Amino acid sequence: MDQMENQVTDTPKGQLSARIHHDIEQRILLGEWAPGFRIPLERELMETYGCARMTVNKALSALAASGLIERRRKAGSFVSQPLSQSAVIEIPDVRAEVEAIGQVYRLEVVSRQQRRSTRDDMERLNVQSPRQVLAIHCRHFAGRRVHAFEDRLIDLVSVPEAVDISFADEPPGTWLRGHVPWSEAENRISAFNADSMLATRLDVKEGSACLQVERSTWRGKRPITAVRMFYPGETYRLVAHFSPKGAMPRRDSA
Amino acid sequence: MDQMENQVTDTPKGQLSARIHHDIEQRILLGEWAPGFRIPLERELMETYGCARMTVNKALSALAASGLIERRRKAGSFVSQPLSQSAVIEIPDVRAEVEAIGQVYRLEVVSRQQRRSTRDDMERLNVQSPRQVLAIHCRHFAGRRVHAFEDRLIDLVSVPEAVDISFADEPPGTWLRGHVPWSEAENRISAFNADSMLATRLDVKEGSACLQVERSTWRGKRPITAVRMFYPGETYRLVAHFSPKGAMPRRDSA
DNA sequence: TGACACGTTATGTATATACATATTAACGTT
DNA sequence: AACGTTAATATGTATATACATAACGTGTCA
Repeated sequence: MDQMENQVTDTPKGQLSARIHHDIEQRILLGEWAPGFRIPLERELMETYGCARMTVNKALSALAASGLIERRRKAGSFVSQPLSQSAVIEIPDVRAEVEAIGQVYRLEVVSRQQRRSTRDDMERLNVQSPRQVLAIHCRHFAGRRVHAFEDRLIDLVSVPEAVDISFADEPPGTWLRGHVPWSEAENRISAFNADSMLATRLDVKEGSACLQVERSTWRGKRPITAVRMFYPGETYRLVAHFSPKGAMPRRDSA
Repeated sequence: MDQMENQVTDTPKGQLSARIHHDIEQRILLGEWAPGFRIPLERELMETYGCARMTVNKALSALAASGLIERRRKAGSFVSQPLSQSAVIEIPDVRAEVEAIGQVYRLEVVSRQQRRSTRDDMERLNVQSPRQVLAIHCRHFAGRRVHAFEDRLIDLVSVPEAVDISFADEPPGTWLRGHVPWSEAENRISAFNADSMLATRLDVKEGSACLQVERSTWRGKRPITAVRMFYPGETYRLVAHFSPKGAMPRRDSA
């Protein structure tokens, strides 16, 4: 039996389950199997590849977990209807980011203040009750240019160890990443014109376009930190790349 | 033997494999098991949960596929060292986006031109050889305000059907999503000050901050489309949310 | 004609088993 | 002591089997 010949692309060597996964993924991504298309039943695939049902099942389960297909009992497996676009953005460490473009990194702590949370702080951390927080303003330099201005709040209830850290050597983000686990983060990206204060801090002309990345991080239900990173518009580009092949985002902290 | 009692959080009901997966994920995300920590061996987990090794293996394999843990033969399974931050950004359909904020959507095609690709076009599509392309400029309205200005190129070699589409009713992105599958996309997000031309098109003051989202899409190695979306800085916010629980990005087109 | 029980189907999950493979540790020879 | 061989170990993959579960269709009985 030579059902093997109706393969879409060259099937790579490797384990059978991975090959089935890859074959189906390719068929879907290259459009041969459009959204809504009913994928061959486990039985059929099992005969096509000459393997046990569990092997097919493993491949299909993985595809379902990745959202590429949907499975319904009795009905079969169907190629998912894409609902909204998505992409994975990589947000590297500031220092690594600067050094990646061949510049010398330098950190300048503008201010560091421990205080009882203000109304604004509480809103940024998305909490109701007042608490001790650490507010840090710092500038990240790439060579002699200001690469970014950081305005960070750390919840000292969740991260009491932060009280003893000066952040003179290590950026808050890097320190947090190494010391505090997190489970959820939310990012908001927007553009706006620099006001006089920000213009001074970023060393750009007043009114020039800036990119602002706001990020809030939680561990479970407890807020960890809320940060606003300001980048001069010409300097910074956020690259989001989506490659469906194993594109599961890696977790990270801070 | 009551190893069950040292559970971190309440383990939800559900299938065993899913429960093991969830337990371990929680332990990692909540920091009990730090990066580098060696996860109990399959054998041990198998005894802890009183199940077969395959059941444990399925859970661990899934965690490894999602990047949360790494597995090495003989050595065991380890909590991954997070390398860079990542997040999943959802880029909804423009129309849906406008209607989501309770506004009436309207599309205005400013220009629609079929032409042989210019040097600039080829660079945007990232191709070497000249070809027929469709260049579309259009404005997306939210009520009476300009929500976004779109500057799109479509590769007519990859998408010949596009020749017959006027895009008077349906935005190019929406049409492409429904008709053309894709396998890879790259997004670049940046901020800049509107020049006079863009200011006119977006109906904002010259010099005001704009957010630009550039996106290129491929099917396999063939380019599909390259688009530049310009948003008034005050209007648009790109929300990226990362929830490690089943956060695998869904694929989509255009 | 309608309600309901029942069988069929396809997936969902778990098991015991088997063998492959990568890696480390132990051992023995030179 | 240095080196290579071998055994033990833990994961990787596949299989056959079993039973659960959801959904659909059908047939029976009122």
